[in-house]
Amino acid sequence: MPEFLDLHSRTTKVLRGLAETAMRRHGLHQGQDHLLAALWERDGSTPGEIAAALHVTTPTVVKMATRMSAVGLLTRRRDEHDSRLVRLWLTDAGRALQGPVEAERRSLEEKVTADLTEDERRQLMIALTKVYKSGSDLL
Amino acid sequence: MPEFLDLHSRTTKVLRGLAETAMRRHGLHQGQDHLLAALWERDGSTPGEIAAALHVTTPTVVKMATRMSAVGLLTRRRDEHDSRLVRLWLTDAGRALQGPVEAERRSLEEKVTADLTEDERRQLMIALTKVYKSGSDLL
DNA sequence: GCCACATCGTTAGACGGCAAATGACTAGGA
DNA sequence: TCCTAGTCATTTGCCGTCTAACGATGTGGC
Repeated sequence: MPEFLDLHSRTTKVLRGLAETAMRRHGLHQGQDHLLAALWERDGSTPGEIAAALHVTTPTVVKMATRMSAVGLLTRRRDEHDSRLVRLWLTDAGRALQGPVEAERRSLEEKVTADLTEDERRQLMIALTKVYKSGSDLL
Repeated sequence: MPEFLDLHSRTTKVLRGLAETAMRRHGLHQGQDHLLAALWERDGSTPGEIAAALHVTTPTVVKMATRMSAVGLLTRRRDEHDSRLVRLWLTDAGRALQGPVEAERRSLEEKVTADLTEDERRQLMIALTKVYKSGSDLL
């Protein structure tokens, strides 16, 4: 199995595990912090908009929204001008997580890149960006 | 959201998508190629051994093995000396995929790293390895 | 020789993710 | 005005992944 794909895949699993336990501390499941981040950025977004922002399909957002609304992180409301649209609105509980969750995420990033020199970190971002671009074009 | 974690996460989604469509060409689902690779390396491995090799939990391997045996890629057989153990054995169909799948995977790696200079590729591997190590220690 | 403990695989249930099918509503053209 | 085509969200069903609970088999100490 090719070097880079293999290493990237292993790294993904590790980061996934770390993010999972970090977010569980705030009562969230993996990925729900991203959905919240979209609403912190623009409260009242539609599932489609959020899906596009998260690079995920709409059904995924719909399912997550259902669960998150069940635990009181957000509410669903139809748009008053266009009834096809649904808008997701943060509850106080959802808003309250912004500070802690963003701090948690920054902390994780720091811990995980702690062993990199400033130069290595820069090179990593450049190279990974190229891979991301190449991959996106192929998709 | 932190730079690196965000970029890595987006890259993961893209690579996942590419691997998915690449493997579907051979009738496989994402990840099943890794399980097969473990058996190509050592046919007759146990679910636990494979799980360790793939950095995945045993139940995950068990489920995948059930599906893959249903489509005739491998068979289950209990170990004759220790009945607690189950060993997974490749069928001809499973063995036949080795060449094509490995080629497919190499091809994907090349396409995705095509824009990197040799130096960038080396730096990427070094930096990502450090991240992987730091992450593993935190887990 | 028997029984408690360790080691495996399996099952159950939850979640994120995807594709395809469905349903509700809007908008635009004849 | 009405009907068709387009746009959304949702549902359904599958896969990979995890944790926790369960069940079966070996092993070692007494």
